[in-house]
Amino acid sequence: MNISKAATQAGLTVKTVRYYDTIGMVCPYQNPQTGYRDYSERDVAKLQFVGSARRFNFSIKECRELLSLYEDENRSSATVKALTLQKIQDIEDRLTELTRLREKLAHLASACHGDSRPDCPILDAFSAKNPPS
Amino acid sequence: MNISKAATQAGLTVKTVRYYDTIGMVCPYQNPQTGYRDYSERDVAKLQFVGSARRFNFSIKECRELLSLYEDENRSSATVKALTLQKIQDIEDRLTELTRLREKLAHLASACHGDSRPDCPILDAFSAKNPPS
DNA sequence: ACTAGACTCTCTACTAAGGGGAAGGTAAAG
DNA sequence: CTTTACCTTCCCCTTAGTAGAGAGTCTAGT
Repeated sequence: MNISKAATQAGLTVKTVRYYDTIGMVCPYQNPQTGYRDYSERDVAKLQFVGSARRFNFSIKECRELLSLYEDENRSSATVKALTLQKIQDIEDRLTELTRLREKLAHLASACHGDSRPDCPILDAFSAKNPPS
Repeated sequence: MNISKAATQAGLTVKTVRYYDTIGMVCPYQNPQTGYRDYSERDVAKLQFVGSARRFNFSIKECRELLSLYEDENRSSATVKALTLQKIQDIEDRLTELTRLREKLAHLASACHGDSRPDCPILDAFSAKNPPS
């Protein structure tokens, strides 16, 4: 099938699908006469798999790993689980960081009266020699 | 003062400080003979302000806004507070998204036995026609 | 005055993961 | 046979810098 049908079935854009070919992640047969890509059912399944993994916050590099496991009949599920647990840890680290940031900003915002006068604790905090970490 | 001293005082790298000049955010006097940048105390204060705002997750574009407010004697604190509240909302949106993602991944990971056998609910979920949103 | 080393400059290329659009070839439908 | 829709490659753009090359400059020691 042509690229736009493959993209639609995988829930991706044509640009993205073409990109996944150029980086060597999902490479369909390419007609040497016309240059047109021709996606098999298997190719579409791979595109869809990568799309899912991407939506789960896995990077392109990690998707490559997952895809090779997906294609490996002799894989161990432990490998996949380890990657997933690592990804969960990454997300939790990011959550911690963002939560801390939100609290600091909320604290600053609550200290600012927010009217037409120029004095502002938020700007003061940003310009402090030792900014409130 | 020279760029490395300015960078140190602002808690930034020399490369970053130079970058802030090229994008027109903090532009010091530049000796036309040597091309060397010469940072005033005021320039350093601005660098430090931008550094703080960046650490609080404000984008370069937003830092530009904040910096112009910082320099504007006639600003209203309400403007700054509005930017801050919007940033808090952005962070909360991201927190919600990441929390949802973590739960889904944790659910998948708990369903995977994680041993040497190849069958794996995580890979199954990624390759499902209708992936668990 | 000379020189070594530390510092500075500009410029280019690179990162992640594609998006936008141009120029030109191809396929399908009327 | 022509129009329209689709396909191709190619290049530039995005964020917020980072890395390195090659060349000029400043400063301390001799």
